Parts: sequence; structure tokens; C-alpha cells
Amino acid sequence: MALRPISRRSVADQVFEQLLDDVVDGELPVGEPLPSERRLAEVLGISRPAVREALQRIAQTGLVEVRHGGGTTVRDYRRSAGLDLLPRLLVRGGQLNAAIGRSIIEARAEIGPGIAALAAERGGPGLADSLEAIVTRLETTTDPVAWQVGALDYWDVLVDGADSLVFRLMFNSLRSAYEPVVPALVSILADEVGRLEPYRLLAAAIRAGDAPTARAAAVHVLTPTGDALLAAFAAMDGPR
Amino acid sequence: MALRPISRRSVADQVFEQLLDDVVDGELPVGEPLPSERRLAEVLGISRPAVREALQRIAQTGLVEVRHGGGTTVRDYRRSAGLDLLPRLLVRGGQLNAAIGRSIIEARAEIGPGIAALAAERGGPGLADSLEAIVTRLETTTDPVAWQVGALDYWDVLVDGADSLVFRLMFNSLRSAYEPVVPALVSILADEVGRLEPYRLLAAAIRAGDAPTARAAAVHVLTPTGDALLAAFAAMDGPR
DNA sequence: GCTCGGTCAGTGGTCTGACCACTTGACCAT
DNA sequence: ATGGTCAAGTGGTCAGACCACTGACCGAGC
Repeated sequence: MALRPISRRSVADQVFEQLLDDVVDGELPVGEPLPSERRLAEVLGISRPAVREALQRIAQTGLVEVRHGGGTTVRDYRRSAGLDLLPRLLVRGGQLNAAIGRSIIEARAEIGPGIAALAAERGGPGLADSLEAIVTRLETTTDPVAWQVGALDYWDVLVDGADSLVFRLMFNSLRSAYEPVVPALVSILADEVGRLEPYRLLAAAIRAGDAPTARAAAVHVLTPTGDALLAAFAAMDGPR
Repeated sequence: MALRPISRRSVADQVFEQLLDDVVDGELPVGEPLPSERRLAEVLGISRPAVREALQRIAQTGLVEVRHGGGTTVRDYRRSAGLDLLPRLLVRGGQLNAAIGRSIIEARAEIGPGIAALAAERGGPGLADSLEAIVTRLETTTDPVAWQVGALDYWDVLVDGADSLVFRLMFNSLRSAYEPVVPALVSILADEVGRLEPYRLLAAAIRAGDAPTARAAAVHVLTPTGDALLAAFAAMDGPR
């Protein structure tokens, strides 16, 4: 008997997601005033506090602007939203958005080497030890999903070593977008599972404190999976 | 007569900021359960819905975890918060945090050239036109704050040209952290105002569709101000 | 002695209905 | 044209109540 956990979204959660979708899909055009809180509560058949909680969260995300006495208006999320929105954009309605995925891979390819270089300058041998410990753990990991998550842990440690809060927060945002879709992507990445050599080389460069080499090694860590994913996303998009 | 707009924070806003500060400062240790909503409402002398709105926003930011029936616990914001937290970290209690500032400059130096390269590949002459229009506008700008904001507009357009949603959202987060502190930093950047040549060269590389040159040009755009700010931040930190 | 299944206090989730504070626009007096 | 007044509609806040859930406790049963 294979039971699945019951999902029990709170009312405010559902309103939040519904509003988010409507804004991102453009069903609520930019500049458009939202229905009043009372009206939303009435239409949705819920209480006003529930509407407000959802609305405040939407505002926190930068998708709408709430003005006391002046109504609530839709903002252009491309201009006003932050990176925290990314997870919700990558997968919406259970579907994975290929264009967003492509963008993530591009950004990762650009940022990853920089993180590796900083980590090489600041990490020291202790960091290299931690990285190699993860590589050793990956050696005995056969489940491909667990392997990918382990690779994320490798980067997690690396980002810590870079000692840069901005990169840390960026990584958090990217990770929380990427991690949930790993199971869906794992078949694409099957060939990469077990390729530990690039990770070892990167750890060695970190140990040596050699930033340029670390930068180059990071490229070799990222490129194979990046290319595989880009190809898959291109296929998903279909011939345009 | 120089009038300043009246700031009129809502109750929920104040609770939000107070909780955020307490979490970031570590006054509420990670893993610690928060007081219950009822208790918070009582202690703060406000209603429970107001507490809840603040709490939901804090949870949206990733600083706490709320479990139905199980209380609310503090999370490690370095692991769970996203880049949206950055503006609130850079300036807190009216004070500018030098370590965060340094981190922002580092990240900008790493990401900016990548954006320029992508923009060169994808932008085309139209993008170069827009960029040069901004440069022309900057020529006649004497107010240093306005000049810095104009420079941000330049990057805004450039990011659009890169056609990457991830970089777009990153830029939004960085900009909303940086822009509010421009007035405070403008004296440090006084020497840079009017240095338009790097911006012109970058626009030219974009027009030529020459990604490597654009990347190098971006470095020359970013380095002078970056170095000046890093020096200033180091001075703020004092001799360690 | 151990596990299982209730029980219950405390927590977050939701609702109702009321009032306050603010913005907006129309209208009016100056 | 300017500024004052007012009413309608909006978001902000409050109080109190009830529902749904978690976690710890505890006794019955093996």
C-alpha cells in the first residue's frame, strides 16, 4: 500500500498561490487595481483576515503595492520582485518552466566559478577537508537523487567557504528553486552520477589556495550537467 | 525649507522589523521557539491578527518556520533566507553594515561582466542605442546622486538585454539594497561622477555583439567605483 | 516492561463584525 | 485658480470566539 502524504494547504496559502499565478501570468495586468480586500473575501468565500495575510505575503514578495486607503495595485514583477520569487517561477502548476531553467543554468555557470575562486582565497585546508569528505560520501551513493543532493551539499560547503553573504543568499535562492525539481531531472543527469574527478580537482585547488585553478575547476564541475540540462530544456521548449 | 515625508509605519510593520532584527542579531537563537501568537499580542499590546500578519511575512522571508499546532521556531537565516533579505541586512537601524557592503561589491564585480557578456550576445544595436541614450543623459547630470541613479538605470537596461530572468531578479535585489544607500555613499564616489568613457566602450562592445570585449569593458566600468567603496567599507570596519 | 491508543493543554488557523485611518474625487467657497 | 469640506471606499486594527493540529502525558492491554 503506497500512501502519499495529504497536502493540506491553508486558506491563506491557496489565496497566495492563486494571486501569485494571476500576477505572473499577466491575468492581473500591471498597474491594475486588485479587488478590495472585502470584495476578495466575499468572492473567495473566506474571511478578510485570511485575505489580508495572503495579500501581505504577496506584497512582501514585491508583486503588488498596498497603499493605506488607496487600494492595492499590481506591480511588474520583473522589475520589483527579488530572487526569492525564483522557486515559484521555475515550477508553477506542477509544470517546470524551461526558460527559467535555462536561465538558472546560465546564472549558475557564471556565478559558480566566482564562488570557487573566493573559496580558494579564503577557505584554507579545513574547507578542502570538508569538501573531500563529501566527495568520499558521494562515492558510496548510488541513488541518483541522493547523489544530486549530495552535490548540492558540496556547493553548500563551498559557498560557506567563500565567506560572502550575498553569494550565500543567492545560493539559498537557487538551491530552493533547484532542489525540488531534482527528482524530475534526475533521468537527464544519470550519466553524470559518479563523475567525481572534477569535484576532487576543485577541492585540491581550494587546498592549494589557487583561485584561478579553482575557477577553472569549477567550470569543469558545472559544464557537463549544465550542458545536459540546457539540452533537455531546449527539447522541452520544442522547435520554435 | 527641506521637508521630509512623514514615515508612518503600521503596527504589523513594526513587529516585522522588530522580529527581523531579533532574529538577525541572534537575540532569538536558531531553533528557539518564538512566543505564541497570543503571548506576542499580549506583550506587544496589539491584536493577534496584527501579530500574525507580521509573522507570516517573517516566515515568507524564511526567518522562521510556522507549524500548525506546533509553534513557531527560528531558522538559520544564513541557510534559509533568500537574496530578498539583503536590503534589510545592508542597512539596519539606520546603520550601514560594512561587511555586507563589501560582499555586495564582490558579487557585483563577479556578476556584472557575465551580464554584459550575455547582453552582447543577445542585445543587438537596439540595446546599444538605449545604453548610449542613457550615457548622453548622464553627460548633463551634475547632481551626484542623480548620476549614480542614472548609472543604475544603465545597468537596468543592460540586464534587460541579457534576457535572463535570474540575473534580472538578482539585479532587482541588489538594486533595492544599493539604491537607498546611494545618498550616504555619494561623497565616496564623487571622483567617479562624470567618468563616462567605460560606459561608452561597453555600449560599443554590445553594439558589436562582442561578448569577450563587453565582459572586459564591464570590469572597467565596475572596478573604479568598486575599489573606492571597498576602501571606504574597510575604513568603516576600522583596523582589525 | 513495553506498546498502543486515548486524553488534554497549548498552539496556529479561521471567522465575524465592528471601528479607525487614510485616499480620492466631487463639490463648494473664496 | 486655489483651498476647504465632505462622503464614499479602501486598507489597518481590534476583540472574542471557535476549529484543527501537535505533542506530551497516561492508562489499558499485551
